[in-house]
Amino acid sequence: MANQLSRLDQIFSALADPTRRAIVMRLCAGEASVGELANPFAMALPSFMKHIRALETSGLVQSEKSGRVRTCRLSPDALLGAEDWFQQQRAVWEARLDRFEAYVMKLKKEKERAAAKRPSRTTKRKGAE
Amino acid sequence: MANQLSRLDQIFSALADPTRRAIVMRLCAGEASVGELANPFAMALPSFMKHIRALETSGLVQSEKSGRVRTCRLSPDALLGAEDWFQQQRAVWEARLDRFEAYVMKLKKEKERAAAKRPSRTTKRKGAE
DNA sequence: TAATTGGTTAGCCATGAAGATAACTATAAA
DNA sequence: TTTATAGTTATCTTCATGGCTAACCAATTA
Repeated sequence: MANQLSRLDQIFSALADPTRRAIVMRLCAGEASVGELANPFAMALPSFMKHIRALETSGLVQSEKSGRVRTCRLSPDALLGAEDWFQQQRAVWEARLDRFEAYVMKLKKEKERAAAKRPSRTTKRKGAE
Repeated sequence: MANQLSRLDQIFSALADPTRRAIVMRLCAGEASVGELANPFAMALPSFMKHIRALETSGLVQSEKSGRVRTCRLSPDALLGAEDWFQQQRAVWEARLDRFEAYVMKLKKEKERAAAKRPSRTTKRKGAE
């Protein structure tokens, strides 16, 4: 019955929030407790914890509690999933550009060939502007 | 008064939706009309148009209308912003790993120096493999 | 043992996002 | 000139999100 979000959905929507991006950025520099993480933000703890939870269910962040303090760290291969997606898109995109370039080249060659056969036409386009 | 979302917010939340990601993927392969784009989706047109709008205000997609058909294309440097963000995070992350490795190396050296002063201990350590 | 600290649970509210339908506009085709 | 196509606008419903407070553990510290 649950909505079964895909991993990418969760990662991207986790990163869509500036607070959560800031947390990720902070955690890139090393692990930290919830309290430390929450400190810079003018936000009630329970609200803040929701962000942590969102990051955790997206798989970007892991945490573990020892005593009464919960320590958070970035999941090692966390950002890879999203980064891969970009690279795949870029691959398709660049393949298309290559094909487009090839196409343009072909057009150009055809034009040149045509020009060789009808030099008068190519040298001067009639009064069109 | 408006909420003034950052560009990254918009890009990531645009990409957080599977429909919109599919649109982006499709557009990587070349431009298309709204109708063509909407075709594969079982969704009313007005709903679909909202997705196009979201992609457009995020800057990922551009479109222009000629006659009665609106043609959409991926903005050339669209995905770059987001990709950059990942790369910056990775840079910080990797710097930290380097520092961590340096730290481990330092510990190791200190241990070795200590071992040199108390050789009896080191020999034992060897056997402990 | 009492007080503090660090998080957690539960529940409330306002806003926004994702979908739908219905009715409309403007261009193209018959 | 009618009809069909391709979007657009307006409005409604539902559900998710992001924030809050209040009350509640469970470890530390005094």
